[in-house]
Amino acid sequence: MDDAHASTPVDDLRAAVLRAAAALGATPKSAPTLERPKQASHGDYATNAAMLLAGALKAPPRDVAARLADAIAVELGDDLDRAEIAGPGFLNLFLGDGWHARALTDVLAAGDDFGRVAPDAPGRERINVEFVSANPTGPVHVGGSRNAAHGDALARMLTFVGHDVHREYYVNDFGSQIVKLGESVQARARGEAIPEDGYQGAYVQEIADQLPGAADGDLAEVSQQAVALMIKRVKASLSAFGVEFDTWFSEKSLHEPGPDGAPSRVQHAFDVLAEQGRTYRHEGALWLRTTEFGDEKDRVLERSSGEHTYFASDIAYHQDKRERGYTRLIDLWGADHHGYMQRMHAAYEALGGAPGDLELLIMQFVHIVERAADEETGAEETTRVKMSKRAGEFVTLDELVSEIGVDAARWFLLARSHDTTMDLDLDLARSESAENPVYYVQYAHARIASILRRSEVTPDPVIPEGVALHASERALVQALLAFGPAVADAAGRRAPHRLVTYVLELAQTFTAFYRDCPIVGDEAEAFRAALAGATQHVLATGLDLLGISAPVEMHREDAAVPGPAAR
RNA sequence: GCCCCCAUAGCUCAGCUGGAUAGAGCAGCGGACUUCUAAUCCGCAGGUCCCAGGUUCGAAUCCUGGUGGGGGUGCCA
Repeated sequence: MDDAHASTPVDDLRAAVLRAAAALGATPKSAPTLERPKQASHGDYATNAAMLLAGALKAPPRDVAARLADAIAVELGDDLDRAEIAGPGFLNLFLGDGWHARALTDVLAAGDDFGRVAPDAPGRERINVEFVSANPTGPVHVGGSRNAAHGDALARMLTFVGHDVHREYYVNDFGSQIVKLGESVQARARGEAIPEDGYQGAYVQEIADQLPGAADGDLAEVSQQAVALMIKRVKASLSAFGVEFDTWFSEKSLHEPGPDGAPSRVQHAFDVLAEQGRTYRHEGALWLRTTEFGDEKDRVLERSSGEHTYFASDIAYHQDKRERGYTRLIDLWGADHHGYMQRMHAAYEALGGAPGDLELLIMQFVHIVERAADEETGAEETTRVKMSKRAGEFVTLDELVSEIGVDAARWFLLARSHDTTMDLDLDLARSESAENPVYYVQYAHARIASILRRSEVTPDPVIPEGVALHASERALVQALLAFGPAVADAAGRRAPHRLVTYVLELAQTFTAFYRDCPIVGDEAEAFRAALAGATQHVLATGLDLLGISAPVEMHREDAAVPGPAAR
């Protein structure tokens, strides 16, 4: 939208509307909308500019719309078929075939860069996206899966819109929970019962089996070895899910002294805070004045026992990220951490950070639901699968992937806004995987690939003499033009689900075109092949930004198990 | 008690920095397979956008107050 680099056909249209408004001698009180109306009868694009100008011009909106229509007609020339005034003062613009053909030419000319923002464009930021960061005391479960899908897609989209993105996983390899893991592993190694507050999952036994000396080893050492093995498993799970990180950041390292006897990064963060007078001693503990930045109470950094709190680690970690030169920090946290936001924001400000530079996104819970028929009544009931690492009962990322596949899992987890709790019906995802919208989108992509394999003409976005575009063709061109803004919007709002919606709508728009407009053998085959090819490219790009594959072939037999052959 | 998130079709959810007749998928009903792959398409039905006020030309959207659900609220991590 505000990309000064490449102006798209829609940008040009918007500029023409603004110039027309200026020609009337007034500037709109806010930026006019230029949107594709839901109804075809409302034109290709509609603007509310006249309603925004009415006040300044002291004229009824519909009168202003009439004058604006004349001015826009002058600006657009042959590109404008007609403009209609509607409702309270909307101006509905009907654009000509020539405009659409030129727009498609632009899309094709942009190639791989279509919709992308160049890295040297203004507004580029250095962004650190920290996500998943699940404790290495068990496998990644469903909550972590949502976090992984969301963070990965967000990182991909932010990169696409021109930012320098660094992906990071914060490993909580420090503190009492690690000891607990060690104790649990050791107990298993000895064939003893796991402590009541220990970790009960079967993976604990697996870890124990992989550590020969676990039974009699030093607890601290066993703990660290167990953590190392867990991290390895977590990495493998995420990698299989298509999620990779640039940095696995150890919490433990924050507490270790720096090179040449320099203070630890935790101590360094304490020093930074102390210099600014943000800390104080009370009853033997070190406190941070988070209340000065809106927190409800001050927080302890160092207990009277001398131990550092988790909060101290997190502050040191964020100070470290600041010192690494990022202009923006985005953390994706699980819902169970949301009570922690206020104090983290406060701490970030206490360190000297600007309030808006740290974004904390809370990933609401995913409830895994399974259906079961009641044996007595036969009525179907849904039950929530409980997720607790301690109890060893949860649905893991690995299980989710093996049940419904990477593509469907990512689609499901990304299709909904991160701040709403969601139900994921495993039975539905399993039994109806072929009905899943993700397959619909992939099928559209594969179908285009098939058509283009069959077509023998060279795609060329030129409309043959005497041929008029079908409404479905114009709609598809317009849908393609909406790609860049859709990615920018999804990235800017940190809302990957908006891109999911876009991709689904594009597939639907294509399918309507496919229904209405034969390609192979048609008089306009070259144009339609060009249009289909551009659609294929945008679908593939959009799916890639979501971490979902774009197969060139799909076969019904593979429906239940979308394996490598289908990808 | 206080803080955060949510409430839209039978179900799961989009739409939320105000725009025209509130959408999608699934489920339901009725149709279409000599195909550019029917993993599809067409049609029908389905709604007090939780409630009550307010802001204005216009509110699912913004504001206030409620109701209901979820989560958080430790010198735990």
